This record gives sequence, C-alpha cells and structure tokens, in this order.
Amino acid sequence: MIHEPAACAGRMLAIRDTVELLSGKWKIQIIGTLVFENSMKFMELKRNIPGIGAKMLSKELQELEINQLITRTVCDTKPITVEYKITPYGLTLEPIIAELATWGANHRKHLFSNSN
Amino acid sequence: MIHEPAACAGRMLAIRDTVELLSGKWKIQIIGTLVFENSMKFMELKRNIPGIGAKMLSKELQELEINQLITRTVCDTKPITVEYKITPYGLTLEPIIAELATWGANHRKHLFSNSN
DNA sequence: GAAACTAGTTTCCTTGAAGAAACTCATTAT
DNA sequence: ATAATGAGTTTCTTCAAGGAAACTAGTTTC
Repeated sequence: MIHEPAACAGRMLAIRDTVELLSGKWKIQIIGTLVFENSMKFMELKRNIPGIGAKMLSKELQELEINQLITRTVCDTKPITVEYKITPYGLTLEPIIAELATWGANHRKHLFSNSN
Repeated sequence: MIHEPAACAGRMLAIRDTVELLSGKWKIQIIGTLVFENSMKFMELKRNIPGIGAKMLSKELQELEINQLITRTVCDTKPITVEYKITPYGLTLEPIIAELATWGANHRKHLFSNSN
C-alpha cells in the first residue's frame, strides 16, 4: 500500500481495466456460474441465468472468449451442443467473484440489522 | 463452497446485489479513491478522477451516501467546501477494490507476455 | 463591479446497451 | 410432414446512462 500519486494512478488504471473487462450486464454472472460449474452448454447457461436472452448470452460469451477467460468447444452430439468452459486464466478471477459474493451476502444482513 | 442449486442461486443473488450497488461508470473509482485517501473535497475528487463531470460526480456521490458507503460533510470554510469521507462500512469494500486492482495489474503482464 | 472559487443543479442532447421477436440451419423424433 | 431441439443471428426498437454547457449562489479577491 503506497500513497505516491503515481502508484495511486496506476492502481486506478488497473481497477478500470478489470471493471471494463467485466462490463456488461451479464459477464460477471456468466463467469460466476462457470467458475462454479466449470463447464456448461449454451442452453444450460441460458436456463441458469434468469432473464438473459440468446443474443446477449451469445455476445457476452464471445467477448469473454476473446479475452481468454473461457473456451468454446463444439461437441459432436446430435443435435450439436457447444460447451463453454472457464480457462485457468479465467479461474484467476475467482477471488474477485468470491469477494463480491461474500460482501453481497453480508450486505443483506447489514440491511436487515439497520431496518430494525 | 457448496454446490447445491439453492446455495448457488443465493450466491449469484449476492453477487448481483454487490454489482448493482457499485453500478455506474464512476462509483468504483470514487470508492477506490476514498478507500485510499480516506477523505476528499468535491473538487479534489473531480480533479482526481479524470473525465468525470460535475453532474455525474454529484449524482454518484449521492447514491453512495444513500447506501452509507460515504459521508458528506459541509465544512465552514470560505468558500464553503464539502468533505466526502468513506465510512467504516464503505471500508469493508476494500478487499473487492484490492482484488480488482491486483487482477488488473496482473492482466497487464498477461497481455504483455501473450503478445509476441 | 468584474472575475474567480467551491459546490453543485438544470437543460438539452447523443449514443450505446439491452430486449423482444422472428428467423436460420441441421438433425431427429412423432 | 411437422414439430422440437440446440445454437445461435438478424432486425427493429426503446430506454436510460452519460456528457456538454450554461446557470445559481455565496463569498472573496483584484
């Protein structure tokens, strides 16, 4: 923990990079699911993430793949299925996901204890 | 780490709660700055966060205050200044901010080692 | 009295993110 | 034949997030 202005600016840059990579309404949820389940088919993901449409799911998955956080594998099944899997690199996001989850869970308690 | 579907759904809910609380282009940066600097005036924040406009800064600060992550204190100076300060509760976001920062920093190295 | 400073607010405008619905295409079950 | 399934793509539309610029208001310095 350094307080030099330069180090601070670099830190803010890093934060912005991460946030931008995970931007979009569904990316964190997709990653969160895949970190947890390791691998899922397109339709399984769609069913698992309530409210998401095919277009959005497809788009977000493409962007995650471009950033090497997940892999896309076409499976030779009838009918064809596509398996999405988290990469080892994608798994390095797990601490972030975990912190978001524990903070959110705690926040519920905080709200409850505050609203008498 | 449980894999029951109910626990998984709850976990996803918690993640969404946190993400929503920090939604908006500037909130994480504001929190990041205030976690680091502890307290700042309106204009200091504006100068510290490149690109943000007065309207957005004001709006995001209001929302953060509503969620008790920061406090707003009018100082009796000439001209008046307003001090924004992170609350103890806001400080509990520090692990998230820290993870975002270290992941982003690491991502830079990853990109570098991957290109050529 | 003009200009400058802090801390905003107001108005007006643009653009991109997101959604809904229909469509493709290959295969297979009825 | 027709419906269903998986994995998308395409089109069309809308709404809200965000930005720019001007404005308020109180005080103070030039």
